[in-house]
Amino acid sequence: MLKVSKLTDYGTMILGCLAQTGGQSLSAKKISAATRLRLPTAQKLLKQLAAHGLVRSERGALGGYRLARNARDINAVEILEALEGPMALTECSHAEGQCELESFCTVGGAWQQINRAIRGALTEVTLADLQRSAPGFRTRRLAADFGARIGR
Amino acid sequence: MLKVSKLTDYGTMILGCLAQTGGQSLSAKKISAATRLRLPTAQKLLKQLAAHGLVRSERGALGGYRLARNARDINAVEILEALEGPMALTECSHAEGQCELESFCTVGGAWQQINRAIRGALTEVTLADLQRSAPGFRTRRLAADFGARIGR
DNA sequence: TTCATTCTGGACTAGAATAGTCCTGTTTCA
DNA sequence: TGAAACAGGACTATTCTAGTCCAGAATGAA
Repeated sequence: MLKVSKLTDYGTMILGCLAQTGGQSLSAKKISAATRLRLPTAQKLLKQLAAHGLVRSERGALGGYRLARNARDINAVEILEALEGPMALTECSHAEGQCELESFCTVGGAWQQINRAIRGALTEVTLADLQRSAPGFRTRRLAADFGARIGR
Repeated sequence: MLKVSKLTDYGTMILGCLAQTGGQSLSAKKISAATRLRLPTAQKLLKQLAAHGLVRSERGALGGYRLARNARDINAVEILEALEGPMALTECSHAEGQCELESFCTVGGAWQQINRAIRGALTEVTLADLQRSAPGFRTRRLAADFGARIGR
């Protein structure tokens, strides 16, 4: 529940990989090798990320992918929405008037509020933050950052 | 993405319905009528909610369901976990050492942190809060409550 | 020019998960 | 004793997810 798909997780790994190149371009093949994702899977995700403007692609023999922006300027919501589509806790929570149960539902509004709150929190987490809590460096840094943001 | 299933949404509607009875017992049939959910669906959800201790059931001709606790003492995480199982953003984020990609993954730790933060926020939302933002009364109340909690 | 390399855009399949239904049995009350 | 209601489980159809594949276009090097 409340979960992101495997592919989204993988996509984040790919972005993490690109964030480490210092702006250098990497081919899908190399990204696949670095992340241990199978090539077709990595290709599929890279295409999606490129279509949503998170990575820039270059064709041709020396082509490849690189981050479209600095890792600090890419946030978790953008990543999630690029890989999974618009973010909404429930089908009803992104638009009103589309659910046949709406007039009998006493909790719809609440999902929308919760959705907004979670979205707000995720907007403030950047790809750079995600990078920082890599294994071997799984400190409490992000926990602390995050905790401060939600006030605990 | 980051979404709860339809059944969870329905389950919340059912809890909302029970929260309005003032402790009175309601049969699955009546709950089905009140929420406009089909009877088998409502029954299925009620059984699940009872199994997780969120509602109490009474058998027999005058049997039915009622909330096991006050609406203020039931929070969003309990509801989500009763209806969807343990909460984890990614497969890796509830346990370490189970993902074959873990040693190459540079973002796993972050999901766990984000997961914890979202969970923390949801723990503080009660069924009573959910009720309060019912349609016709979709005020900014929950938004305000929630906003204060995440510090914005 | 030609060829190898790489991205583009799309279709496709197998498997898993979800939503929804149904059935048989047990409990309780009138 | 019979009706009303919950308990526990199986089952099916549909939808979603993960993963693969292919034909085409762009680019750089030989």
